[in-house]
Amino acid sequence: MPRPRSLTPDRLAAAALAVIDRDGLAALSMRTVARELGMSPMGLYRYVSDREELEGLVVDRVLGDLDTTPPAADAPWRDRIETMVGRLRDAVVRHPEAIQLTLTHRHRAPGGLLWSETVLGILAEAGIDGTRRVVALRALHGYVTGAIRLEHLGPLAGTGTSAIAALPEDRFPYLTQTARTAGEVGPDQEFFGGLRLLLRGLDG
Amino acid sequence: MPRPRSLTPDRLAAAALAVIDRDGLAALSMRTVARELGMSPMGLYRYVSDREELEGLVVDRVLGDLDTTPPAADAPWRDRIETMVGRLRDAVVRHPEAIQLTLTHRHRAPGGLLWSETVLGILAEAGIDGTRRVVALRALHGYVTGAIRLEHLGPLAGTGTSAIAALPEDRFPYLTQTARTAGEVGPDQEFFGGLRLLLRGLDG
DNA sequence: CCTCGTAGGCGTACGGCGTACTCCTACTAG
DNA sequence: CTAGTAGGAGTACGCCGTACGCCTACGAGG
Repeated sequence: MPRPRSLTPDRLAAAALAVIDRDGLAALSMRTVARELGMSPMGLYRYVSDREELEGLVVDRVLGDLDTTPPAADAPWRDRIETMVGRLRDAVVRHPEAIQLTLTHRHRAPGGLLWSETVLGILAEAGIDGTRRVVALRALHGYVTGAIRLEHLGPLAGTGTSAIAALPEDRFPYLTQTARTAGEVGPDQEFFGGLRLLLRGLDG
Repeated sequence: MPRPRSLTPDRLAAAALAVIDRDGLAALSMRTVARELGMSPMGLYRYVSDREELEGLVVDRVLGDLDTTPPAADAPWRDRIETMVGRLRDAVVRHPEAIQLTLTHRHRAPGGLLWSETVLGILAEAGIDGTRRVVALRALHGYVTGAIRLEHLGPLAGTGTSAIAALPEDRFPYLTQTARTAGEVGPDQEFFGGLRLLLRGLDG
């Protein structure tokens, strides 16, 4: 009966993501997305009820190309978890300007839920059950999101390291020394190094 | 020569924090803080150059009552780290509405730096050096900030758990089951349980 | 074929935001 | 006493999210 809808939620998400990728997260607004689509600002409200909902669509899209199929079962379970974590990190980092959005809305996106489901399966196969599994999943979530945030929005990314290196050495001997050493450690080594600490602790 | 300043940065931070604690983070604006202080909106700009700088002052204040003195040296080093992490968590959570602010600006506040310094000292005493220490500190940062965020802003806080429990059980068998088990795990058990996984992995 | 209900699309408007700029006032160090 | 600075108020601009109302194009029911 009605006039057909001229936009899909996915096209809307694509437009929003284009704005973010091009002009940064701060540039995201109902108005800029509407401009991107060549329609009037208020037009968006027929597809989302809210800016929040639009953000949700963006996250759906970012996590849409997150591979959540279980990795080859013959690999050790810790390697499989690393694979899953690496996939998540890759998908998130592929849109650096959207990281904040992705991490805060991750739990509402289908992709994020499927990811958790797969990880829980691996943990189960590793013999981790009950409350131990709950704690393990949450610890992984906490570490992964925290570490990604740290890597891309935190103090050691960009200007932060030099600021720390400039601290008074007598009051912050360890911190200044550590900042110097930090230069030798690449992002991947740091990220997966920390993850392996956590995975090692999951044993026994 | 000049007329004396009528405000201290700390009073400004206190006013901003009062607004946040009372009306939530979304209510924080130059205008509301000015109202809180009974002055005109533009008056604030003689004390801060920026909203960002005001947020920094707030974080300074929140982390101001964070105890960064090294814990009693006779305790095992892992317990001492737990103490430090617990103190940070307590200080951050004392102003729940400001958590987002506190965690994102933590690295610029003196309290946050002192905390890192103390933690690095403990790690050093535990014989952890060089790149291993860098990785350890970053992993701790990542986990702690991620876990606090998860606990207070994430999916399992508030409405999230029930949303997960309502997922189709055939597509998310592990997730729905885990959500049920999650009810039995208290926040502290979860937080420190995850932390202990990490600390256990730091050995050897 | 006509008509009617719905979705599309546009424009206007409101209250809030951060902040640039201007003007006058009150104070105090010389 | 005077000069110079900080305090304080006001106005203004260009953003923001979004409530609301109007006309238009379409396609299914009569």
